[in-house]
Amino acid sequence: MNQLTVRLPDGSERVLEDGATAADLAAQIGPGLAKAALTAVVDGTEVDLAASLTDGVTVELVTDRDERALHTIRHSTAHLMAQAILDLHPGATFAIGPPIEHGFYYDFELPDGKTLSDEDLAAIEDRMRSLVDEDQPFERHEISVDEALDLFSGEPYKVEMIKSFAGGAASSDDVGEISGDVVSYYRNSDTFLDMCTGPHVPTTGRLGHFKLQKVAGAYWRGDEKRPMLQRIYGTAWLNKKDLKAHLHRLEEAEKRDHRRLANEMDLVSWPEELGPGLAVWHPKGALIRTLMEDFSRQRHTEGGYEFAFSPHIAKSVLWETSGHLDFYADGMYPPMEMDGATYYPKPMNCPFHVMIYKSNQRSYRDLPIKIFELGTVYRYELSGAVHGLLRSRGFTQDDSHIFVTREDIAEQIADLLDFVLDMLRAFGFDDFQAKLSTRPEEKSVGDDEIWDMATEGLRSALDAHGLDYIVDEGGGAFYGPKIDVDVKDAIGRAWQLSTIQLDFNLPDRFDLEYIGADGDRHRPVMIHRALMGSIERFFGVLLEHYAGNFPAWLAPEQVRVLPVAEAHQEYAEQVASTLKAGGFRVDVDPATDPLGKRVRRGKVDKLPYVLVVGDDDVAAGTVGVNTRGEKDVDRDVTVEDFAARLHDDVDQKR
RNA sequence: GCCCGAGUAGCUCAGUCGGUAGAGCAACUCAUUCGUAAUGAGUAGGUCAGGAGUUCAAUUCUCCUCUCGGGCUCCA
Repeated sequence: MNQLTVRLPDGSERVLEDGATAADLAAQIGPGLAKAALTAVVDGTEVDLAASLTDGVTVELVTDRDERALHTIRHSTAHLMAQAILDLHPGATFAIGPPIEHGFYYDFELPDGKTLSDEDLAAIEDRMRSLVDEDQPFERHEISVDEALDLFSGEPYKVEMIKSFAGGAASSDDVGEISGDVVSYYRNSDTFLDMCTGPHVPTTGRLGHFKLQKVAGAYWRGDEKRPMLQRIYGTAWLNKKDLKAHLHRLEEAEKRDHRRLANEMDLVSWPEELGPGLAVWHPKGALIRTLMEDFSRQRHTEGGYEFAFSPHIAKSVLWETSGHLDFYADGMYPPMEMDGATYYPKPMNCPFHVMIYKSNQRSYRDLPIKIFELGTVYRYELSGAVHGLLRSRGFTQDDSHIFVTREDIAEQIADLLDFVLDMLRAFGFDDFQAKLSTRPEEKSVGDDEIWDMATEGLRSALDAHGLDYIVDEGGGAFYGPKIDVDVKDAIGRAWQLSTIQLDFNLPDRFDLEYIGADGDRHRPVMIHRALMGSIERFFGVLLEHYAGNFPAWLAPEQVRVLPVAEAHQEYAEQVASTLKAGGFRVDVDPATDPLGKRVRRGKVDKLPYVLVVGDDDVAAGTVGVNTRGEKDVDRDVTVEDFAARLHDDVDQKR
């Protein structure tokens, strides 16, 4: 009998019988590994354990303790769910069911337009568990396109996939199961099979640490003109502990939901009477926002910006010239007729800043001109897209337009990137991920030279800052390349906040010019940029980032003084007014409630500091300091020392 | 906008297989004056999102509208 030799990752070799599979290899190495193995990586490609090995390959076995198995587990669990759905709802037809971050989903359609609700999830999950108990094998088969069309004739979405991608006519990224004229599928039982590229775990018995999460709608192929399919999302993990930890993280994230915290902390509300996506800022929220905006203004003053204001509406001619009515009309609020003219609420501030530029003849000596405005804009967001402060219909941008010569683009961008990162760091973010979006392949405006100059300017600024970035080739707008900056928050979620966007279009549309050193007229370039982006959204992100525990410089109430008993009320007020005189935000919580209750209230209210004052303190001129997040009380601290500490916190933006 | 779900006191929620509602917290009153995460007693608070229908009777069943949530799509 012939034999074959395979190499293991540690360099050792194993001799197997001809036709042996990865599972055979695992068994030969040891029973423990045979039990733990889920898939194999053969010469860098992940395959089923049942795949036959050939002479000379390098094989690595992926076990159920290997993070790399997650992808396969999730993918197989998606199949498991599809089988359960088909069992419970015969006649269901399936589209795609890929693994995603933390889990998987599957899109499908039930016969007669039947729909599922969250209550159906439990039944599907139960059915999945019994399929796990049945320990069905995932059997791989490969057939021709014609055979596949026949096999899947009852599955219109599968047929469409086979037809549109057969022969590798188009990108086959999402349908790896079809390569050339071979289609692979997996069979689990007499009744269930699914077109799929694999690999899968050996049997359904290897699955189990999953939970179905929600049922949702999803357009077929993500196209809103195509049918709306049903989608079930689930999560799946290597073991019970990981699953539990993930569910716990979700709960924690829910606890810091900015809409919940905004309500609990009395910061912002969304009265029904205003309409979707429109918020009112309560005094405490407004105080925090004012502090944020003041800080922004201060930074912009230091950064050499000039401030501007502009109205909330303007005549249609402005939006015709800017091109917004051509390109962005769907996102704009509807027009108002007045005095024979048509007015639109502004979706962006740029045309107004252009008007300021145009109000004078500009010389190259004037450039760059940096106009800054906290400008409130209105955008018609689809009702289903509105989401608290993170996606609203009225919001304020920390918006600036920099008018610059094309020669100065690179220098300005380098400056800007400094400015952006400094600002984000001040708000407690230090994990950044940037994205450089380059010229789109289709139509775009501007000559090659300026695109190259601008794109290189952006790229070199990113390099100079050592900023981690990805390049989105062709992802730029038709009017210029851009940099977007994502930040990671305290629980690892990424938020896109800042954007630096070049524009070769608006200066043309508005016929902007400056007189160069050569005495000729030249076209400036515009840079649009927002650091926080939308103040509302930024506030929402901050609220979630800090879980409501705003650092002292932003906390609406920085200190609360608690007299132990009524006898200490006067001293408490003295301490409070001393601190107030030092510019701090301080309140006194009188001794009408027991001390323990007031301490608790102070903690629940997320105050940076709660001071307790009693007999000892009155005598010595001290306070007892409770610091947020610390269990121990710092007794006998003089008022001066405490004030210095708080001052330091505010200074350091802690 | 599309799919699914939800809307009960200021907040978090219970409840009614159709007979117009209840708890905890918060608020208010009284007592308690206390050195570190909930003192006790009491009072008040609801057109059960809005409208229509079925019914002797609707918060409950049906339909429509509004708002919110989770997705999809969108975010020149």
